[in-house]
Amino acid sequence: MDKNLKRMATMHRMQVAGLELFYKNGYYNTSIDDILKSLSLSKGAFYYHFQSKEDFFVSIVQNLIVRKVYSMLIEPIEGKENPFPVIEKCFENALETAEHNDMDYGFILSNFISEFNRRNTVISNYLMDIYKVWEVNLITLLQKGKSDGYVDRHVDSEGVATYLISSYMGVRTLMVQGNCRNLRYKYMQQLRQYFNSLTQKEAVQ
Amino acid sequence: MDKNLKRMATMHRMQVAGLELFYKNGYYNTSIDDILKSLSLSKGAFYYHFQSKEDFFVSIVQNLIVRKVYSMLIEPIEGKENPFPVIEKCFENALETAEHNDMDYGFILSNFISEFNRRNTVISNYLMDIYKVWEVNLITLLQKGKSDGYVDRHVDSEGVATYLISSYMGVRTLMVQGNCRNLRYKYMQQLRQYFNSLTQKEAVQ
DNA sequence: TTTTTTACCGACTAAGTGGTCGGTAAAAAT
DNA sequence: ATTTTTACCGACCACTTAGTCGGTAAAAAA
Repeated sequence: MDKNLKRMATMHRMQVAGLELFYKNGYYNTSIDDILKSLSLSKGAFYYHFQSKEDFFVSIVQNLIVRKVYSMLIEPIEGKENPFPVIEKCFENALETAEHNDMDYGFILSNFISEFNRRNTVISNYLMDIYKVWEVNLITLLQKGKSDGYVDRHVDSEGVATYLISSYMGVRTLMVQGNCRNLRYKYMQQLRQYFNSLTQKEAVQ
Repeated sequence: MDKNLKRMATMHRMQVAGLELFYKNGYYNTSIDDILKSLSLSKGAFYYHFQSKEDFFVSIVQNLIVRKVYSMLIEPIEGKENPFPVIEKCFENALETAEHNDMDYGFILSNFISEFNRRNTVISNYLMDIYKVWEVNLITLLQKGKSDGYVDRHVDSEGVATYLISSYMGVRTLMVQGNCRNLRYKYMQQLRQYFNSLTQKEAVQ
């Protein structure tokens, strides 16, 4: 097991550097040499650890991108009570993180979904899997919110999840152009407006 | 002027073929040779008409992409009366067109905004210009809707425009994976829900 | 101690890449 | 009738790309 440590460490370094450059420049616009140069490693090292550029990217999706989306968008809402304030806080926090990160090139998941769409189905499927987990989590939270009386009974949980994910992906795409603070503010205000229309109205006593 | 006809015709053929391939495979993943091969033209012809790959793409943005977005998303709402049904019909129509087009690779504008973000500022700016025109048009329509009594006076037109564009971009990104019909249905339902919460409520008589 | 495995080096290959340039046939201008 | 311009051809160039392969020093196993 000890021998695996070095192996894992090098692979991890490559994956981190790889994700950074792929995210920044796009997959097709980033060469393996670019990544290796940034690490002062050689072609030999790369092809010792990974079979191909595609195999390398898949490992990045499964190790790094999954975790990023999980920790930012899935875990913060998992098993919580009242869906709307939880989602609101989660999105607000995610947008604020993006805003203060000058290395932000858009929502990593939607960027790569766009880039690989119909160009590489293997990678596309791995990415769509992450999206589906996110969607299921949102739906579950909303359903629970319905039975707990937070969400209006007539609300279509799947529809709301779709609408939430759509708007989040879209606003993250718009945020790349700058003016993030203003975009986030306007987005969050409309999100609250939307949520308000979905909230279970208490009987006036 | 007659001499220009041939020139324009060839340039236009190149632009149309170029847009098709750039949209399908991405800009960085499409070579000029790919485009030329599809037209049985030579390098000489290309560099006779265009200065560079970038110059070529800019001409595509200004000639073809602008017009696509205009005819699909801007003209249908320009100067109309009641904003909500107009926008609703416009989005529904745009999503249905995408759905029935098996050559759909996502919303052309957001795809390219993502691809060129921080990689090519010249092209990014041309793309953002189109986005801004769309945004301004939506805002104008909403403002007019307020003074005409269709839109609640407390509504933030800019915020609504941002939220609308975000959600549209996002849902178009999601639609690439298939299951478009269902996505469109769910999206439109939530859009109506959202619009409903922004509608001027008539005083109960 | 000897052998084998691990983790890496870097030269190399074949297939592209964007872009250049000398040439040319047909049309237009003179 | 001659000259010039237009619109295109395709060989070529310097460079980049993903991927291969023979080698090797150090560590681990025998």
